[in-house]
Amino acid sequence: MDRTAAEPAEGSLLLDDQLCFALYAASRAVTARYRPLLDELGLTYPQYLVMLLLWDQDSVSVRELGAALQLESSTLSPLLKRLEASGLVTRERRPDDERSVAVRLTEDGARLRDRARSVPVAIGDAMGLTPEQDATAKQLLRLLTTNVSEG
Amino acid sequence: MDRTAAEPAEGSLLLDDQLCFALYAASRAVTARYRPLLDELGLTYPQYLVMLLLWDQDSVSVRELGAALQLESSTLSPLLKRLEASGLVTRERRPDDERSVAVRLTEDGARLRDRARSVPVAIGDAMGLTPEQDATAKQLLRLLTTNVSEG
DNA sequence: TCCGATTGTATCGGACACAAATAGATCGAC
DNA sequence: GTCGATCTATTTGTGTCCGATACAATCGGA
Repeated sequence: MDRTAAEPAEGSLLLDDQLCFALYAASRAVTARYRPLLDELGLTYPQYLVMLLLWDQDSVSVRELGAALQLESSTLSPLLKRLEASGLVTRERRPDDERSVAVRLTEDGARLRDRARSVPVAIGDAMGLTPEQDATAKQLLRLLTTNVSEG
Repeated sequence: MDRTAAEPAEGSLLLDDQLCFALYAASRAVTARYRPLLDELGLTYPQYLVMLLLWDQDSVSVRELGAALQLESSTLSPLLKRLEASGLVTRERRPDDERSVAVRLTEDGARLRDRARSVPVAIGDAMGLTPEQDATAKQLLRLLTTNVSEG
């Protein structure tokens, strides 16, 4: 079994060989690309993801947000506090189950949706992938996430 | 132009449609998978990436590390201080150019390489991609990173 | 009713990640 | 050679992230 430049040995510790680094670098590069667009909306990237969910579904519990975004409540709690301080969402305990906290859009939060509509298009353009490449990447990343998360 | 479930409208704000989220989730899932392995080595994930470079190349400046990892020196400085406090690296200004700081492995740092050799294999197994899928993913992520970083 | 177990949220500590400001060192135009 | 511009690394401030822990509310059984 010989090795080529394209297929390095399995035990390689070279940074460039590793998918994990390509993933890590791509994720930060995309976030950085979002930054100026989201700055105009007054949002950080994870805050934007929370708003995406709320624009689709008006009332979401912290637990549901965590399940959808794969984030711990210890990450979401301070994030939601900042969104609340920005006047974009409200938080209140559900009357039927006081363990749960319902997150809802304020009017300002709902209004922000229109200004956010151009963001995905701009990012999509910047990514510069063909629809086939985009679909392939999404499929592989989801497979990867599933495999890595379980087992 | 009609839309299907596989090809949503361009202006969609649905979380599940977005490659950016698949990327973000995959990156955090992989990092989480690394955590227990790296805990045994006393490293965090970005620290591990720095060590990968140092195992390949004994003396690297902060600037070179930043270029390779796409990280700002304001991120690397405290990270390198922690590696230095762990006794894995040394930092000292280069005699020929005192603006530059040379980062080098200590003996402990060099020794850690052997214990780290099983990590990429374990992660590769957990990712569960075929060699073709792995190669495709790396290629697409690099293309994405290039496109998003420039322009 | 009362107590333990479960579920869910909040807090705390440590470590990234980046922008902006700062401090030293070097280089270049003159 | 001097002085301003540039380069390198650090510091500071804000915002994620996560593990561990603490706290609050609910539910179940005796």
